[in-house]
Amino acid sequence: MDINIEFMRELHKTSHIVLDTITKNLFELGFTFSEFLILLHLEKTEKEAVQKLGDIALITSGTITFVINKLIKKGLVKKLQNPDDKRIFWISITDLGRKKFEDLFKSHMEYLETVLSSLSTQEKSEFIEKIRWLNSRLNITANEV
Amino acid sequence: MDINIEFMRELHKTSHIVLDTITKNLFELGFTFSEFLILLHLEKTEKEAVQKLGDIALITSGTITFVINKLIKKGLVKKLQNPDDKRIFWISITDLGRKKFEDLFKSHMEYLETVLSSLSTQEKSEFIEKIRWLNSRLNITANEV
DNA sequence: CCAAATTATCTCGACGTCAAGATAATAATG
DNA sequence: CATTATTATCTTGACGTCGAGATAATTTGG
Repeated sequence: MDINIEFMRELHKTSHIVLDTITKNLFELGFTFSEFLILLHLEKTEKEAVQKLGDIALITSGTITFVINKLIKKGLVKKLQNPDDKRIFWISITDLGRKKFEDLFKSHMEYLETVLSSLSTQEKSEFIEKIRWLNSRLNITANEV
Repeated sequence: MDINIEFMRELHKTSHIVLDTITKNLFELGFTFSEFLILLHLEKTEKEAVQKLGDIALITSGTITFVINKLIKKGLVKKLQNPDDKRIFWISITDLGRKKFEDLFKSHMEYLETVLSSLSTQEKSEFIEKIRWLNSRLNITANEV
């Protein structure tokens, strides 16, 4: 088979399986992967602009608005308009959000630990390296996070 | 940052970017990635059961029915009931489907060649190896293709 | 043989996401 | 300044997929 096809098939297959597995666990905990990534960032930042959160979760402007509004409805984050540039809205995590994320994070980490338990820290690092190497070598342009 | 989180973030990011890029090209050519994988398989097989095609494209039973019906509507594949086990339906590519896929395949291959041009065959093979290694080491069960 | 379990496909409602366009605010240019 | 371009967010309609349940066909075990 053509090596390019094979390359894409393997990447697709593995990332599909892995992401599916993560997503399912987060779903059982009541969150989407996007929400997890957003809360993960907000938990260690005072505030962040809506668009930046979209870049972090790799979702488009329309979707990040939708996701943020969902999190606001759940009372996990709040929105504040930047007075110096009224186009920008700052998002920050609420006390409730911080509390919920603490539980979510703990459970999900335990789960990831199980899924990845057969890899050593060394092996994980090497794979991260390899994936970053691939990313930098591809002829693809994407937003840097 | 936690290495497991980092591991997932990198895999998510790169596979997201890569799959997004492939998907966009196929979309411009009028196909989804699932359709591409299904036609790719049917093009070199006389016939295949619906469920098996779902496994190949990594989509669930409800979705494969939907996708196959779309391809039938487009006249690219046809469905035939297995007389020995009437639960099973065999799908095979039509002459039109073969012709259309030929063009699709050619265009998409040229595109992939561009995207992956900065990697040598050797490097691609090594990455495929690495991804297969990961797949085999993860504590995840999934349908084998 | 019949009842129960399994298997293959299909239906339906829902979800997460995207793309394109709308709106509002700001920055840049003549 | 006034106009134009850019940027940030939001709205809308659509798409691809999933999960749960329905149906039909087959297999299995008493």
